[in-house]
Amino acid sequence: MQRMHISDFDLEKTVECGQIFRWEKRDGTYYITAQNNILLIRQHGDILNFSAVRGGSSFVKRYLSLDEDYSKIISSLRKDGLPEEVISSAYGLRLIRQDPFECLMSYVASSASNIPRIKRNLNSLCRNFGRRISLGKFSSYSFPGPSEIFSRRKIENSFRKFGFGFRARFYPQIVQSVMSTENSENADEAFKKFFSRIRRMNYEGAKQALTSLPGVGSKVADCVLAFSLGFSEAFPTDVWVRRGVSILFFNGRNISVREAEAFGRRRFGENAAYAQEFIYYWIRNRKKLS
DNA sequence: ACCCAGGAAGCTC
DNA sequence: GAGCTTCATGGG
Repeated sequence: MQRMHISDFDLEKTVECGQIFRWEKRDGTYYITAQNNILLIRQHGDILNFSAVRGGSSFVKRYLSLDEDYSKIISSLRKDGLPEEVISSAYGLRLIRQDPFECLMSYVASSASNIPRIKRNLNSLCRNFGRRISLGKFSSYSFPGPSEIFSRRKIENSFRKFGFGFRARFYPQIVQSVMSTENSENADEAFKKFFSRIRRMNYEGAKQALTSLPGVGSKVADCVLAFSLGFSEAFPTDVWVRRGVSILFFNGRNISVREAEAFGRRRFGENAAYAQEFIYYWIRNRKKLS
């Protein structure tokens, strides 16, 4: 078990706010499976105790965005008019830096679904196509890479068995599209090239590239951009964030998702992704808190 | 029985 | 663009 001093960080909020889906909490300790890694971690005040299959403290710092200047982000959000009630409720929440492929697969599954079901779907996918990995007594399944999923036949049928429903058809279409645009017969190489190309684009180009994929619209694209590709100016807007923006900034007026997204991006600029996570956390927990 | 769930796509207007 | 329906499936 390793040890790290941290400040301005809340592990519970960060893990449980819905950015990631593959985690469990046992006796106050979180077991997070990310790609082919397992991170065991718990927090006592400003101390983090953790252990990981691969990567030590450098992995944890990067994965949990502990290398960012939090007070700078907070003061910027405050200056841009994010209400104090929202800031204090979500304070300590940080963006998790996910693997782009895992993030894309996960959020394609999220459309018109709910978090418990998304978790079940992804766990089913990993149990069947991933590899068994373990850390001490805890064992889990890796998130399968592109070729571990797409070198099989009847991909759509498999995803239906895993409970993805109507979203199942998007998966074979996505790999076909990526392999075609990257001009590669190898799924691993195709996705690698695809994401590294997107990383070098500006926000508009990157979003265009992602939304050209089947099953990837504005919301899913923004999640992948914000949670895995470092585009902090993305403002992923779902029904919850739309509701939150409406209450906080439009006096409860019924605004569209598109309107709320444009507002969030204009208002919060390069910290839009943090603003979005704070608003999401606030709106989903405000009954609990008050 | 009905509605909604971290939406997207394919329509019509 | 905005407004509608459909797409599986599970839970309230």
